[in-house]
Amino acid sequence: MSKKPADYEGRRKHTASHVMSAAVMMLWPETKRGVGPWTDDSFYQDYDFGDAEVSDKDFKKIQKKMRWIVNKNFKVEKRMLKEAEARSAFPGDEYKEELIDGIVERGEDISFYDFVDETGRIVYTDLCAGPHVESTGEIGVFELTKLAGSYWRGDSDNAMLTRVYGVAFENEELMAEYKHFLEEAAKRDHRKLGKELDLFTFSDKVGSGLPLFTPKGTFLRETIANTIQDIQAEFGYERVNIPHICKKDLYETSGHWDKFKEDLFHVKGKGDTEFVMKPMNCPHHTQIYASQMRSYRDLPIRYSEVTTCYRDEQPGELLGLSRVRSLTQDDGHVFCRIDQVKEEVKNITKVVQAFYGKLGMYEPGRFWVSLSVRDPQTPEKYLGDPAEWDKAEQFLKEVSEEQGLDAVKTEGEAAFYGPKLDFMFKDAIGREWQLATAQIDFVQPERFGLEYINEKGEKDRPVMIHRAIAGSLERFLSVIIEHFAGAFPAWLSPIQAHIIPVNEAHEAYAKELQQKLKYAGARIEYYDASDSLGKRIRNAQKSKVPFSIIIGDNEVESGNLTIRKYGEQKDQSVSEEEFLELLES
RNA sequence: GCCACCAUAGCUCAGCUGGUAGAGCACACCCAUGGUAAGGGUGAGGUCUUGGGUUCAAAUCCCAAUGGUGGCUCCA
Repeated sequence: MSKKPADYEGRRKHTASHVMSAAVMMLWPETKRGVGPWTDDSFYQDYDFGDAEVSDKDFKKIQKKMRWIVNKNFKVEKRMLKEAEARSAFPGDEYKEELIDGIVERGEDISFYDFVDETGRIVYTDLCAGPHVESTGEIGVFELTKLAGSYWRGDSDNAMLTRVYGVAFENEELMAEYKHFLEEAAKRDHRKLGKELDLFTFSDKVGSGLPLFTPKGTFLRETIANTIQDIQAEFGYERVNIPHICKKDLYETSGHWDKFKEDLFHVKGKGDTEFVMKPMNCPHHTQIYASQMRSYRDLPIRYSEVTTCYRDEQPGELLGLSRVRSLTQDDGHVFCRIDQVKEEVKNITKVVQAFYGKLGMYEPGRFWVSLSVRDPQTPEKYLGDPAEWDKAEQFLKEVSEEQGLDAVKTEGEAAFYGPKLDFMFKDAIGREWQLATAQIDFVQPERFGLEYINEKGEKDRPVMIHRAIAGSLERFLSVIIEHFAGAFPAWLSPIQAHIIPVNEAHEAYAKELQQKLKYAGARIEYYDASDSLGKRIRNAQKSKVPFSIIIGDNEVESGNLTIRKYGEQKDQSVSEEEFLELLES
């Protein structure tokens, strides 16, 4: 038995994509092939099918052909070609031309990978850097999963190719495991849970990407916002309030108009003045800062506000609560001197740690931090003084080190106005979302002519720091719904317990108890005796509410509460005081 | 915005190649008074997303719009 190379998994998937391409080329010989790499759990290949119409209905056909190729167990062999030979292999194929141009430009060798049958005949070939496994029989259990459009070379100005995705596993067990994972992830999907738990809804009449929050969803939003406000209170943030529309002049000054005017909702009043719905809050906040002459003694000035912004995202980009057109930011802006930046950013990371810690999400593996800096290749994309950028990037790096954030330097991810520390969290199916962020901004203070009087009596320019802890409440909710799979901790749960009387004889006592607990601050729902006890226990569990309280003869007599925690099969008996304490957890 | 797919009752879905709709859950009412994960019965609910077209006839076929899903592009 030959030893498997370290990159065997990748090779196997890569060969699987060649097998798929071979099948496709046999079925639709006019097809042109784009690129076809492998990813964590899948492989894909881009195709230009020309006039042929291929959809996921053709998957069965392709898979059948693939199985034939796998069963034939063709040898996979590498062949080196000269440029002219390689070019002549794909007459009239502009994609291969371009790929070969690139290889030649980089001075690399051109290799082909062939499928060869037992007589030595080449049955399929493609330009490819490899590597591959030794034969087509090795690709294992495979399945085509989805079909999507994708732009040639990832550029939306280019032609749209058809990308076919598939998965390939060494054996049936691993395939079953993978499918199980997908099922589990689907159960956590915040769109599904949002409907089941009655947290939010959408209406065709209101419009796409515009979520409507139910009482329970609103409770979650407000609890999150209030928790953040409480945590950051010690760091000196003051709340402000701004209107949701403004003249377009504001964004012309900020520089956002040119860049984003297509993505704004435009509002028409009686007069000629053009208004827009605010897509962000920082320009408004600068005007509060600018309303007075500031002294260096006043700095830092810290404003915070939980407020909704509106962005006309492209319909294809919308996704449940993760990507919406009305998003509520827990926004904050700090105006300070450059030498105060480090301390302020550090305080922001402390709030992030406290808040996510309270949710149990501040744990290794649950998130990572990006130190988002300039792309050295394209310095022209960034505004402001490079020396100040250097300083700011250095501050962020130091904060990351001192706070043990282990930030990963990500070049090209900085905003055009300054570097950032971004906190990235994963949703149920592994998609990453930026939630918390601390962004340094040199540009807007400049554009808005913000100033303060320094200790020498001269005018000086403050630095602005944008910060968000939850990011957008909508996106944040999508992540925590999936994180908790809808079973929120008691302190965050819109309903903390159901009171379930065993039968109608216990209803009066149960209602009285509900009132008593409500006065004590608990969020309790009464579940009357019209359904059978078993059914009510079942429904209470299904609702993912943290506790069920069962009230029958025993409880009326003893005065204790029989409670069952969500997800547990056994009950426990507690006093009212003990129960109220449990609700804080 | 681009590519593919999808849209039937409040929810989850069935309805084969055209002959004007069905289940379960939820809901209402009645019976059952039940000590721990679905007690029983009855009933009400749908211009089959919308607008065009083909046809004697459209939930079903075609076109468009709207909305959704999976990607691509974008994301202050």
